[in-house]
Amino acid sequence: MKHRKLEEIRKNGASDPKNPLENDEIYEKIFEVIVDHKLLPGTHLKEEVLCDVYNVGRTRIRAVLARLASDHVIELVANRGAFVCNPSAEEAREVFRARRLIEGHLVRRAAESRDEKLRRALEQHIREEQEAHDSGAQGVVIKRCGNFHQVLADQAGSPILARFLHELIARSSLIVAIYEERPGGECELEEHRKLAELVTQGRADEAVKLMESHLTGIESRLDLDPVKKADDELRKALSLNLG
Amino acid sequence: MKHRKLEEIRKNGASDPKNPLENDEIYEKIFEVIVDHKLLPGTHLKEEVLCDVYNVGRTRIRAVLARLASDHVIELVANRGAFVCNPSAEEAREVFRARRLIEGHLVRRAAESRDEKLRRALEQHIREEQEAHDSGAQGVVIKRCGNFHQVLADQAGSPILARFLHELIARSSLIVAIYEERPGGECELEEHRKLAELVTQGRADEAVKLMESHLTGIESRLDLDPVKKADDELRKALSLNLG
DNA sequence: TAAAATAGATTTGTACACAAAATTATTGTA
DNA sequence: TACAATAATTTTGTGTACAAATCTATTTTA
Repeated sequence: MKHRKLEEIRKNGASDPKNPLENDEIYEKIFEVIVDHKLLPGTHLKEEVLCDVYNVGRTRIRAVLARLASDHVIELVANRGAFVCNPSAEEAREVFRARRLIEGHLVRRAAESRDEKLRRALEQHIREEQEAHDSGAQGVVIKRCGNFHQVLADQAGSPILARFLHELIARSSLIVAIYEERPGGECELEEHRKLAELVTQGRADEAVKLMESHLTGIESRLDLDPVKKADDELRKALSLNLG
Repeated sequence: MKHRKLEEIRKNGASDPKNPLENDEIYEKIFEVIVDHKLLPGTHLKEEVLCDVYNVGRTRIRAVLARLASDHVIELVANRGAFVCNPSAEEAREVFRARRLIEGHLVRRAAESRDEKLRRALEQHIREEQEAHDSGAQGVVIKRCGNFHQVLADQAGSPILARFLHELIARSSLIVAIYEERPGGECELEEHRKLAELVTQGRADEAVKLMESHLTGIESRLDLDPVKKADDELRKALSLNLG
């Protein structure tokens, strides 16, 4: 085993030398690893390591990295390479402001469409979220919860805004990884269930209001005050030192 | 002169062999050529031609094309290459819907900020737009008008939304090129002036309303009904044949 | 003649080699 | 030891060669 540093990437799906992956698949896999908090912000994604893991040349890895950079999930620094993004508190606030705007709009469109396909997609998703919750696997729960917003967006009939949101959700995930104050509370199943209900019943105004407060709730559970965050981290480090 | 097909690209800025351009500059140049309607939608951007024009290897041209594709200004088709996008009427409607949402939000933030820098940027821009208008150069007028929205967005303190809008403005430009019914009327100086006035005076609600109706106005001057558009084109072709 | 098959030219996809830059290790100096 | 200079190593940047796919022209066949 040549590379141990990026073991998480290998675990998530290295490739059979006989059957190399498509660029899209490599993109998806790296995207997922980052969004699932399996790599710390700031981690250097060295091209050669990725080549080794996915059994492709540097040309293709570079194309994938360019795409991840356009999503603002990684940052490309000239002559130094690709690094997992480390969004500032300021950026974090803007991401959530943008999400309130876009998801507020999308949830209204969804609610007003009264589409049967949408209703089934939401019910299906809520069921899965419930199952994940019952099973108790924390990782799966977080993943499913993050998916709820994308499922809703994809059903709202606005592919452009849904794509913008895709980026914002990914960035939110990085933001939560960095600024989370109280782990675990970032996505309430109950709020998602209520949201799905309002949408399927066509109660647009209420759905928009709930979506906005849901997002504000997630944001408010973050530690976006730089001074306070520094204090908290110091406190945490010292108490670890004591115990 | 090896290539005559993409003469517009060469005109817009071929490069001195001694001093090759940066990737960003090549990106900007191609972006501008497309957005300024100097290439018809569907035009095949052959890599070798671009290499020849900008005096760089295929590697760098490919990186630039990937970026343009992520803006949805060109489309990358596997094994066939890069083509100037040809947005459908459906996409066109969604672009304008997204713009109303995002620019409505941005104009409100701008109006509520009461920022001195913003006021000066807008006044400066309106002055330039007026000058371009007085000079009578149609091409320059269209360019300046398109810029107004970006200037306003860049001053609103929401770089993420401003970047989303950058893509939408570029796509709008392609859309206007394809679906324009009455040339020249797509951007009214007077509306921009009024918009700038409302923003600098902090009259947010009125500014939002005007921005939305301004965008709806641009959209309504397009020919987005496929049947009607086909009829119009037939009519036009036949009358050209007569004259 | 029109359609199908084939051959040739063009164009994109990818790996790889080498250059340029940045990082790390080593040596020299006060 | 601490610091600066330099050498060695690593890593990214870019052009290019060749393979694969597509497109175009020519020939064949019904």
